[in-house]
Amino acid sequence: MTLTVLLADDHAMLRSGLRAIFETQPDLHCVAEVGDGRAAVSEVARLRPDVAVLDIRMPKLDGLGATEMILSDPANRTKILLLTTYDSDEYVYRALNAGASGFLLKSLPPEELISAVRVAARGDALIDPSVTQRLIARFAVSLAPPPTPPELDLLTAREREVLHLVAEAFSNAEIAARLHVGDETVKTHVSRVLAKLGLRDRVHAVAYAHINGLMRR
Amino acid sequence: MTLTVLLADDHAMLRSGLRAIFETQPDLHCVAEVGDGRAAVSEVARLRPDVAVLDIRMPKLDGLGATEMILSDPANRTKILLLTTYDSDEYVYRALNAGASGFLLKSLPPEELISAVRVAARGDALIDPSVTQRLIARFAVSLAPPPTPPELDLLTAREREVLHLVAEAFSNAEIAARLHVGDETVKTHVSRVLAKLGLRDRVHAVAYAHINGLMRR
DNA sequence: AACCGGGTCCCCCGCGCGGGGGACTGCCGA
DNA sequence: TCGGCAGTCCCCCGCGCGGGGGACCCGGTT
Repeated sequence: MTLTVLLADDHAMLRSGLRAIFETQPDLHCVAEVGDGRAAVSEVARLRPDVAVLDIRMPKLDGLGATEMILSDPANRTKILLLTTYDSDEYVYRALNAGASGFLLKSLPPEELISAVRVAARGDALIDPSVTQRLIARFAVSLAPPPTPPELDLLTAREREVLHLVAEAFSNAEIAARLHVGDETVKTHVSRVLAKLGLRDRVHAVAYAHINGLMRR
Repeated sequence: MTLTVLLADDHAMLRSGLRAIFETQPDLHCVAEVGDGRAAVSEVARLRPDVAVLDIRMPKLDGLGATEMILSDPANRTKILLLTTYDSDEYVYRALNAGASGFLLKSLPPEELISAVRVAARGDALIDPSVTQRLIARFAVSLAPPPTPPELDLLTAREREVLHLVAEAFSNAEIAARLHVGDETVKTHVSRVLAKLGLRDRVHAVAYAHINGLMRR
């Protein structure tokens, strides 16, 4: 089964280079070349290629905008590969948010570009390795940011439990009902939590819990 | 320049399969094979290979644990590629957090595995495309999570300002001082905010603001 | 045996908070 | 011109909250 590809770049020279690369593969077929983003959007809608390879920088509408337009139409099944000369975090995140299947540097070896087209066509996504590393780094911090404050293990299990409920904005009475204890007991726990964490009142406790990521888990 | 590789998997058969794949490349050299995670950690420390290919499931210490131990020692420059039979989100995120350079399925074609080793050795990271796609999806939501509640634009600019300060756990008096207005004014603003957002008290307001991501920005 | 920490319950007191009213200014659009 | 809205300030009232005490039980350590 052959794969149809659309090329979008404002430099005719680069387009023919890409076409030459793809034409070395019997199963890859360039069905269109366009020179700007708006043409890319309309030609994709008309020809519905398997994969569209878009330069980021293009006249009228850049690759990112074209990607967003193409993928916002659910009728389009075309996968998007974005090409850029220099990578930039901003570009990557916007591209990924829009749902692009790949984000590649023009320095990528031809055989890897071909492989990227096949990967994208079968529905998987692919990012240039040098970009992936930064993506991972940023993803990792956004996943495991909260360096649990040390004073937090001064709290007993029960106190942590109460703190969690306080941070969900429950009143002392509500917490008491939820834990099946008297509300005087809850007041004691809350007071101890505030003292141990050096917080003024439950409002500070709520902010503290959320800021330190206690509510994610 | 040749690249040294360490293989860790509890199945000798799979190890020899991997070794055979790498030995087809003149510049790749398997310097060690081990059958469990602890051996992997010590051999990596001793031989300092360019790349270590670790199975996730191994006796004594799994690939994830071994990765964490290896990468927590800054003296190790070895890059880690993790292998698994079935992918699991949990594994991926833990692997990425530990700093692994790759997360690959055993179904990966040999030539892509070889390419992965080269990519890892030159300091880049690489994830199996099918995994990448989910990574992107999750990353995208973690970047653009706060679907700003509609009732929020009932608030005037001043009220949003006050809400932000409330969410930072400032008292009415503190907010008044900060905004150079009387505290009666602040009380009015707070009351309006609570009414418009349907919140009971400032404690709910704090939780609301944090949960809806108003504090990130 | 004595001790201590965690969990539970109780009383009193002061205060910040939030709701209920009302009122004045300035600005913008009908 | 007049209304409405946002922003500011004011008073009173009730209540939840947090600090200050104290008390009991239980389990584990000394």
